[in-house]
Amino acid sequence: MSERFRNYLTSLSTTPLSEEQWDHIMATMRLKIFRKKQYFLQEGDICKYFGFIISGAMRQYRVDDKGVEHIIRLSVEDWWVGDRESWTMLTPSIYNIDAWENTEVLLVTKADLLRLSNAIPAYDEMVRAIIEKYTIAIQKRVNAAISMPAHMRYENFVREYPQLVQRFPQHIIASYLGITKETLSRVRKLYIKQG
Amino acid sequence: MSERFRNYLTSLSTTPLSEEQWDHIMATMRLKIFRKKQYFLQEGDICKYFGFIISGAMRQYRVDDKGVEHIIRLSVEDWWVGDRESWTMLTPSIYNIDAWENTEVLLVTKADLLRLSNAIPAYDEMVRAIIEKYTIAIQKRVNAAISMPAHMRYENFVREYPQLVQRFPQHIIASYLGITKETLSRVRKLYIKQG
DNA sequence: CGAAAATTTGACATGACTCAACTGGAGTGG
DNA sequence: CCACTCCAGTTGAGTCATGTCAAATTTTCG
Repeated sequence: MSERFRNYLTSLSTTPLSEEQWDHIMATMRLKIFRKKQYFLQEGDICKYFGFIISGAMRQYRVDDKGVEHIIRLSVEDWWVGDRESWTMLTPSIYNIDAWENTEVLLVTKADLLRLSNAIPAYDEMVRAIIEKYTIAIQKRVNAAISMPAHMRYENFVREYPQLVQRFPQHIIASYLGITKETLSRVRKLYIKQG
Repeated sequence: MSERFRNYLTSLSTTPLSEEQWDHIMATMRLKIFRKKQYFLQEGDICKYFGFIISGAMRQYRVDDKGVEHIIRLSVEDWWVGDRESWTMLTPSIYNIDAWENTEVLLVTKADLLRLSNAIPAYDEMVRAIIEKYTIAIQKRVNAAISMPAHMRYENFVREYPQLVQRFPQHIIASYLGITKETLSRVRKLYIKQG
């Protein structure tokens, strides 16, 4: 079942991974199951774990003063969850993370992640690769957010993340894009018509 | 003069830095001076260097199909410049980077950066610290972009980056925030009045 | 089937954009 | 030192994209 993580790890590294190393990883990371709507992280908490999703889907969001949720990040299988700011700075998070579906997650603490990175070259490579991919992806998102109108951001999103379109309802995606569900609904009507 | 970089490096690492190590770094990184308006990187080029700014200011931006510039990133002393996507993927960049003022930059190639990271623990720590800080900062920017109206984004910006407010004209900052210069002008009028 | 969640639709309000004109430096050259 | 130009910033009028609110409709799922 954690095979999924093994495949992920080896796909992101060039160094081979021995059986002992893998056992070491499995002895360190803990599998936890989150039921739908269960919190992975709540506003005010410090993010002590990062999690690799084996199955399921989660969302990270902020609630503003008016009580509106703003989706910061969506994650499904083979993605990680956690609040990087809280995790690295050890400060209380301003975000919530919860399970949108029942979700299996492999958890790792910061200390364990450092130990694994030091002990296992493949693991270290993976960690670096994740950060690289993440920074590139988020850079694109900033670009889209500041320079594109709603419909273009949506087309962009569908192109970049077709998996997520299937997985989350429109009002969640609208929030992720920084628009209202009504606007997304209208945008889609045109989008579908014109292909 | 490169003392500035030495201070920066040591401030971001816990490991001490020997004189030989420092000499090694200085022998590897190259100082280049960019005159105002000179390109550091042009759309279509592959980003072969990252640069640490010793003095001056640069901007990274995209030009859309209508010819409008969208500021992706602003950098001054003690910040880095470069397009992470092009740099890591070795793909042609969609961005331009140019000098807003005459700017002194310490350049490093990807290969050299890896060599230095492997050879010098302090350097490696610095590189990791940069990425951490960067991802946290950009995460906040996404949050602002998708969940705040123009005036709040500006207040936010002034709070987070007072140095940049001094350094760049308003139309540049407006573009960075994803609004027009006219809107920023109006927003500021209220902002100044109300404190 | 029934309730809750998601989506769509319409009418209206508003924030932000566009375009154009005007003002006010900052730098440059005669 | 003035005249000139370039660039930045402001302002106003009109438009457009998106948000708000409320209701109707469709889908999902227990």
